[in-house]
Amino acid sequence: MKRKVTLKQIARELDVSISTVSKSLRNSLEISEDTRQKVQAFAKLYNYKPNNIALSLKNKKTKTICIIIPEIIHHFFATVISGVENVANENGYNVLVCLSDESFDKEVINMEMLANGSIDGFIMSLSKETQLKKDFHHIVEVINQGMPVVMFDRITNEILCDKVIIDDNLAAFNATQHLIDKGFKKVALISTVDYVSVGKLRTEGYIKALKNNDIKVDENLILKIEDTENFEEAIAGLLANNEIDAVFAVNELFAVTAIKEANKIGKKVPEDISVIGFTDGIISKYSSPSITTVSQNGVKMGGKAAKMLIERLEAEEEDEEQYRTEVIETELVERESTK
Amino acid sequence: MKRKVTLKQIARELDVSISTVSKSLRNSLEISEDTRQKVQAFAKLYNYKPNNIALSLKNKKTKTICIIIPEIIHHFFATVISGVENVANENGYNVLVCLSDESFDKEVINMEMLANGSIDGFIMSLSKETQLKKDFHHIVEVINQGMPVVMFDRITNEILCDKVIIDDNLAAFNATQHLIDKGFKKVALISTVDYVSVGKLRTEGYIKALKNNDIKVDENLILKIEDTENFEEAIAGLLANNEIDAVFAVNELFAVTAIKEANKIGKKVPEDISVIGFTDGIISKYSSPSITTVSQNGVKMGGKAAKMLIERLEAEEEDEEQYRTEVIETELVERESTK
DNA sequence: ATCTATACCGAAAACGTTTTCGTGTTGAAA
DNA sequence: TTTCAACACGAAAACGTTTTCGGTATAGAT
Repeated sequence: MKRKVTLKQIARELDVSISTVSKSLRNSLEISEDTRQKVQAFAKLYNYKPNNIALSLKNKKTKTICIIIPEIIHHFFATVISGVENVANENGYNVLVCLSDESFDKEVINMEMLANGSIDGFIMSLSKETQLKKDFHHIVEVINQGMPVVMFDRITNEILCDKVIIDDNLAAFNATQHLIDKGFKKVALISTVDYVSVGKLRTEGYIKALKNNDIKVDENLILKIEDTENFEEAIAGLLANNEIDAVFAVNELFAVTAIKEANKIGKKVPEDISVIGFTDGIISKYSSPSITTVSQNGVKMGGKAAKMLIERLEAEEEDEEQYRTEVIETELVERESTK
Repeated sequence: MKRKVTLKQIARELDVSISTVSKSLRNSLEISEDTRQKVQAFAKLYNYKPNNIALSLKNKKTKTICIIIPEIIHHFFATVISGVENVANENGYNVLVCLSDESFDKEVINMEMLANGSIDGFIMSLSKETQLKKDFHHIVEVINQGMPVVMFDRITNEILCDKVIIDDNLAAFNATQHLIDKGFKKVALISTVDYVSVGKLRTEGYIKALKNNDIKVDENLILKIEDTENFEEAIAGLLANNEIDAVFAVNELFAVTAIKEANKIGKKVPEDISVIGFTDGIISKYSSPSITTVSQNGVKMGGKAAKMLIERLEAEEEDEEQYRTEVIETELVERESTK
């Protein structure tokens, strides 16, 4: 086992100074052709690679960005990571992934641990608990230290920074309108509790669409599912106790569960009930029937976030307070669950 | 915006030496109660946190491990990351995620980039291209430098290191046997090409089960799908051109596609054809009918891999050549697609 | 008054780089 | 012969830590 070779070792071996070795490898003009060749040959032979940590310390940048997400097993977040990775790698950055597990404490710990020189900037989507507590001091602190943060999807307006979102309100509006256009009058909504920012916005879009078409908002048709709740039972209850001809669900899981529970009580999708979901993931694509969804391009979102972060990192002057919010367009993908 | 405070700044401010500050913060007995209090108070006030990069350079360890996977959007790999994260965090490690995108070159670049001090060790699953080329020089080099590597799932026997796998052969055998036990004689196999290690092993298990039950292996019933191929067409062809009463697919995607294509030609699952998949992901769980699968616990696998890696990192002596291969048990989860 | 032990603190090295500045040698021009 | 520029290289600082070693003052003991 041969340990990594350093400048110092090369210098000793060739009987020159460390500076000479360093300059030779960087093709400095100060060094004679002769020694330069000699050093480079030696370095290649011993497979010299500069130590990244030493470089990071010297340059005060690590070429590493961190993405903090609530859960990696959600397909949407996985696609976001994928997008971040692509752009980061293209620009010579590595990606550290941290999972908050929807926990405020974990989010705080992760940020505090990494804000001490380990990384150059954050990309993050808030945990549910953080959204519930509305406590963002950890994020403010990091930003105040001069470390850029880009938030995506689950954001808050209480923090000033770059953001990447979709227009949740509009997307929900369009999805609901699409159902109304097909002639459905009794459109149910399966959503999350309101403190989850996207859940709230999508609910608002749904309501706006109904009102726009002079349809009375029936609270019985609006199901807000708690995290702790047995969502299958809740959805079964919604479908059993109400006359419903269409369902708009704010995520894939709720949509596919609605189809399953509908089947159980003898209602067919799309013959008896039409279903639209949110987030274009694998469930929607491969379930039978496949599910019409509002597609939310995670790869594009992650890519955009990474681009914004890196641009800020590499901007010469810190153009403070020029924070931007990018809106990624959504699209309704029609499949078999609506007709 | 207040920049991070360093030992040097505190020292200058309090008119003591850097050493005194450092020792005070680490509660050294060499320092008087008095100055210790003073320094600690000052440090707390200015929210001093030691710079991780400087520590990494000094200690020659980064407390960061890297996981290299082919694709993050595969649910199985996402669960593995989740498992790695859990164990890593518990032990004070961070996780860098790299995607090889099934490309040999990307795998090589990632490893070479990070093997220069950025991380303490690797956890990895081989890309398809690497398995095809059988070129593992990059991994060998890293190991020779004294950096531990743990391979999981897609491994190779040509490398000596710690490994975490499932018994693909046995799992496939059991799944096939399960179908045979139910009385099915014409069991088809939908697999990947042989250079993907798990595809090959699962195919072998399938064949072993058939032979064990004196069922002739019919090559027409074995479909090996190329990466470039249109797998939907291929599966449709398999189902249309053969009399088949059961299907064993080596992944979720193939299983759910088999069900879809069967439906298209008027065959019902499970009434006319039973289907067993591999990898217990969300597709299997939420498709209709839900799919009986060989469950492969990614979280457990990732956790085990992280544990092995960290143990090796923190072992005092380098107990070389004591490499272990851990086998994670699988389990057949019966759902609606078999009867 | 001298010695010694102890308590307290600072200088410096080390981790591996890059870069600025200084210095010695050579050759040519004056 | 002297002077100066060009060339080639080395010393040292800097990034932010931790730790070893040495030093000084003060206290107590003889």
